[in-house]
Amino acid sequence: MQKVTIKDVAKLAKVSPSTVSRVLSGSPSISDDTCKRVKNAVKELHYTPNTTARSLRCEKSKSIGVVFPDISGEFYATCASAILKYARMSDYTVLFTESGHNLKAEKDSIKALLERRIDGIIFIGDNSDIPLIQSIAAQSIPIVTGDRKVGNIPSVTFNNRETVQEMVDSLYKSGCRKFMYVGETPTGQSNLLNRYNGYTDALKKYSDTTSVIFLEESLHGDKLKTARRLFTKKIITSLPDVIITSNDLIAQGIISAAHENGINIPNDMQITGFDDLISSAYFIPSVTTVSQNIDELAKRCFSMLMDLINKKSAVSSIIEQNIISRSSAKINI
Amino acid sequence: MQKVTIKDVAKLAKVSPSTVSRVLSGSPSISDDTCKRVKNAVKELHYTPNTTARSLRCEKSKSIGVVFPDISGEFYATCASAILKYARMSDYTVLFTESGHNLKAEKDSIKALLERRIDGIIFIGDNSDIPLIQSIAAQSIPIVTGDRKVGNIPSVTFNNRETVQEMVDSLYKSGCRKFMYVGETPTGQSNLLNRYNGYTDALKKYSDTTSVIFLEESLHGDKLKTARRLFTKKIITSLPDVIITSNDLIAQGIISAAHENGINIPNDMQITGFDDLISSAYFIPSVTTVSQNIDELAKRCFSMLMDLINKKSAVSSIIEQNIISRSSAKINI
DNA sequence: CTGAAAGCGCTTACAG
DNA sequence: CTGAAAGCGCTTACAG
Repeated sequence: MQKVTIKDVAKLAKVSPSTVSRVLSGSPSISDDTCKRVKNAVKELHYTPNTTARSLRCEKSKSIGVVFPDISGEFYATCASAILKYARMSDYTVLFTESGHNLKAEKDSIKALLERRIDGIIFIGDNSDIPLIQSIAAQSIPIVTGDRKVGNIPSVTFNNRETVQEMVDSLYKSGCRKFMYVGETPTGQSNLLNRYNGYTDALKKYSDTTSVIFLEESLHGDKLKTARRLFTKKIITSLPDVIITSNDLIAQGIISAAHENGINIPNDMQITGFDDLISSAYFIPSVTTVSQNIDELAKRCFSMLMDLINKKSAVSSIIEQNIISRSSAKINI
Repeated sequence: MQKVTIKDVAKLAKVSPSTVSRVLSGSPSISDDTCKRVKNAVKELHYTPNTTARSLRCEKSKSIGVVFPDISGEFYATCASAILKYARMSDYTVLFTESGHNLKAEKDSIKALLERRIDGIIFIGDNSDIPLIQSIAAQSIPIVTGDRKVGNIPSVTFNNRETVQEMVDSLYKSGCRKFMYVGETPTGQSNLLNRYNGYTDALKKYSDTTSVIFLEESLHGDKLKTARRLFTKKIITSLPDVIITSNDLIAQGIISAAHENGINIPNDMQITGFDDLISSAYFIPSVTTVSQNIDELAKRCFSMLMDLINKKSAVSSIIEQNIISRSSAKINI
C-alpha cells in the first residue's frame, strides 16, 4: 500500500506537517510560495491522503451506509446507482449491505455499518427491525428510510395506496367485476402493505364485485417462477377479469404462463404490475404498470440524510407514482 | 455517534485498555474472570468497536473496493450481490464505485478507493485505464479484474470467443447463411471484443455466407431503444437468417420491433443474445442466449483478491459459458 | 496473565 | 503565515 505520509511531503516541501494539512484542506492563511512547494511535493511523491486517519481524527467518515434486502433486483440496483451518483457529488462514499429477508442479517449489516462509523444510514431494508432502527435514531445517529415508513423516522415514500385505488376504480369503470390480487406477504414493508390496502379499500366501495387474494410468502423469492406456478395451479381454473399484482415480475410470470395455456391477455384477462421494469415495456403484451421515480427517491433520501448529518431538521415526503397504461390492461387516467 | 470507547469499557471492567483489546480480539492468554468482566462491560455500555481506529493502527481496513461501469445493470447488480455475499463470509466490507463509460470517472473512483485505504480492488470497470491499473499493481496494491483481461493482472474471465464460434457453427449447420452481428463498440472491454472476434473467426471458415456487422457506440446506453431503432432503420429492409447480438437487451429490442412489424421469430429470422437475463426466459418468444455463472465469477474474484492480500500468488482462470437454446434461435449443442 | 507506552496518519487549537 | 503538541481509538511489542 501507500507508504507516503504527510510527513514525507512536509520534509520535501521544507514545512511542517501542519502546513501540509492546511494546504490540502484549502486553508486560506497560506502563502503562495509554500502552497506551491507543498503541491509540488504532493505530486512528486504521489501522495494519497489517508482518509482513515482523517476520519479518526475528525470523528466523521464522509461515508454513509445503505441497507437493501438484496442489491441485485432491478429496483434496488437502480436505487443503488442513483445513491452513488448523489454521494459522488458530495464526495461521500457508500457502503451497501444486504439484509436479505432475515432479521439477523439485517441486525448484522447495521452493526457492521455502525462499526465502520458511517456518518448516517439510508434504510431500505426488508424486515424493518423497528426497535433497532428507532434505537439508532435515539442515539442521534442520522438515519432515514426509503420506500418504507418506520415509526416516525424521516422517510421518503411513494403513494402506493392511492395509486392502487385509482387503478381499481378505473378498471371497475371499464367493466371489470371479478378482481384478484397477487402479491408478497407484506412483512414489515409498508410499501407492500399499502398496495394491498389500496386494493381492499377500493373494492369496499363496490358491492357487485368479487375478489380473490393471494398473499404468498414464496413471492419474496423467485417471483417469476412462483407466479407461473400459482397461475397454473390456482388461477387458471377460474380466471378473473383482472389481476392486480404488486410487482412486474409477478405479472410477467403470469402473462407467460397464460400465453402457454392459450389465454389471451388482455382479451381473456387483464393484469397490472408494479415498478415499471425495463423489460415490461418490451414484453409481449407490454405490461401495464406503475412507475416510481427512483432517482428522486435516492435524491431525497440522500439530501435528507445530509440534513440530519448537518444537524438540520429533515422533513419526510411522499413521491407521486405514475400509472403506465400499456397492452396488458387498459387504465384510463 | 457512539461515544463509548475501549477506555470506558476498561474502566468499568477494572482492567487496562490493552486487556479489553485482547479480549475483543480473542487473545488466548486471558483469565476467564477478566474475560467475563470485560464482556459484561461491553454489553452494559453497548460498546461498538471503532474499525476506523483499528484500520489506522493495523494498516489494513478489512474492506475492498469494486469498480463497475454502472451497478444498475442486471449483470453487475447480480455480481455486486454475490461479491457482498462472499465478503460477508470473510467479514469484509465492500465499497462499490461506478466508472461510467468515462475515463475520468474511472480514475476518480479508483482514487477514492485508494484514499479509503481499501485492502484490494476488484476491477470490473469499463474503459480499463491500463496504465493506471498496472501502476496500482506495480505499487503492490492487490488488484484483480473480472470479466476483463488487463495486461497480466490476475483475472477471471469467460470463454466468450469460443462460445460465439460454437453458436455460429451450429447455426451454419442448421442452414443459416446470411449472418449479422449487432453489438457495442468494444472499447477496452475484452469480453465484448472476444464476442465479436468469435463471430468473425467462425465466419472465416465458411465461404458461402454473408455477414453484416453493426458495432454501435450508442448501444452502450439504452440498449433496448437503440436496438429497436437499428432494426426499423437498417435491418428490416434486408433480414438475415440470424442475428448474433452481444446482449439480451439488444436481442429483446430487436424482437420487440420485429414483432411490431409482423416479422415472426424464429420463422422469418433467428436471433441470439448474451447474459441470460431473467426476462429472457419469459420473453415471447423466449431468447436463446448464453448464461454466465456470475456467482462463480464473484467467488473466484474475491478469493483471488484474498490470496493477493494474504501475499499468496493468484492464478487467473476462465469460466465456461453455457449456451441456452430457446425459441428465438435453435442451437444444437 | 496483565499494564504502560508508543504509534498508526491525520487535524486543529494554541502560541508566536 | 507557520510550527510544536496533543489527541482521535485502537493494537502490540515490551516488560514484569
